[in-house]
Amino acid sequence: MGAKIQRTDRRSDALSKKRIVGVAIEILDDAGESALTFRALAGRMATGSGAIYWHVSDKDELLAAAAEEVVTPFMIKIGGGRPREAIRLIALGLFDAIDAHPWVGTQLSRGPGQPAMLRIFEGIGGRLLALGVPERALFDSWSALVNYIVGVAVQNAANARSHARGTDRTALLATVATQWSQLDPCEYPFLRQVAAQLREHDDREQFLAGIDLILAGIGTVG
Amino acid sequence: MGAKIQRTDRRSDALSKKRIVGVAIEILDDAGESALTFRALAGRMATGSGAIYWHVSDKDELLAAAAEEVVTPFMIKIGGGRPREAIRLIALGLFDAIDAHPWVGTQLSRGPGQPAMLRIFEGIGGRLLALGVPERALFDSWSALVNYIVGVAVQNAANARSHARGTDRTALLATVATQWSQLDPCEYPFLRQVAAQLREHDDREQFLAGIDLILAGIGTVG
DNA sequence: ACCTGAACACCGTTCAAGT
DNA sequence: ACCTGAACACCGTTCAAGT
Repeated sequence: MGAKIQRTDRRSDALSKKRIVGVAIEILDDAGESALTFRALAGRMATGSGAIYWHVSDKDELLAAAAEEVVTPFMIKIGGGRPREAIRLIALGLFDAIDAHPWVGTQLSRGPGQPAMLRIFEGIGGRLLALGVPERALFDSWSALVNYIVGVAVQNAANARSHARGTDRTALLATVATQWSQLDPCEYPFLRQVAAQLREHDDREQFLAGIDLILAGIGTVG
Repeated sequence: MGAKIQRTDRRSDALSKKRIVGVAIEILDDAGESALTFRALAGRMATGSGAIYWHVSDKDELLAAAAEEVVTPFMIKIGGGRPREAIRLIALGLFDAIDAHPWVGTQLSRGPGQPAMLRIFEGIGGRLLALGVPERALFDSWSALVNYIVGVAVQNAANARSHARGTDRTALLATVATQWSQLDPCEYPFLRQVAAQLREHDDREQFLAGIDLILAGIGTVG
């Protein structure tokens, strides 16, 4: 402060990266990834499509910022409780965020430079340190957990995206389960067999079961 | 045979879904995902862009078929050895396939209906059965493994895509490691700390380490 | 049955021109 | 400094017209 000028927007409808990202999230949530267009964005903000480029350099930057906006809040909320519990909270936070905003999954799968990704990486890593995982097992353990968590998140998002919006996870599972139960029994005996379990299970709980499985594996090393 | 007419292409340059998918893979490998255009495809095949639609209904179908073409061969080759070893072979097969064709990663992350995905799901599931994993642990174990394997595959592909083609995994790791080592030490202490290990490690070996970790976790249940 | 290629309805991005 | 909106160089997809 002092030398630096604090520039707040004088008009409430002034353009800013913050507002643009906010409206982008609205469009993504309302109408899906394909609906996010610079023209649509400009239309909703009552401005020209080129104006957006003054505040945002790229569509990539816009999407990365939108994803970070969704991921950051729940990562901050987690705090410093028991590390095992914190890991589960991070995982569930991401799970729920992607449930509400499937497009975040696409974004996460676009590279490791994503700021949203870095926050998750760091969050898990710090908790494994706190958990007392021995030095030699730390890197492999971290990598396995992070890959699992992000992997499930991305696949869940893909599931959600591949069906019409509005259908919830339960209805969606039923669809996939039906598909699997109709597969060729010679080529796909296993998938046919588990189709029934797929229909009954709860995605969220099973996601946690996977994390516990990996933590159990980590435990065998420590 | 008999009633059914065996229709082979009379001219060697006749259009067919098989040839179209082949050329699509060529383009994807040579020049990346953004280069695969119906116009580029038509250009290389010396035909009109609309002609392709006679054999392929969609760009989605084209990409799914291309991914399946890459995944199927190594899944077939694996055969019925020791199940633990077979699981590793499936995982490594996918790893190497995506190393050679990063665009397969994008495709895999596009939904669970992908035929390429189904083959992997089935392959892992069958081996867990053969491994004697108890009924009650089977579904969670399968889901954790599959999610991990596909998750790593997709993220690896994203890594490869986010940098120029030609740079190999080792050079790429160095880039990411450098980025991480320059992160804000207050916000990202863990990532800064593991940046050095990231530079040294071998992606492939560590991928296997993750699988072993999950298998170890599965072992604690059985 | 299969192929042609112009046409349609879009994109992201740029940039001279305005305020 | 910030915004406008036409223009550019593309897309995927369709479809009348050809063979």
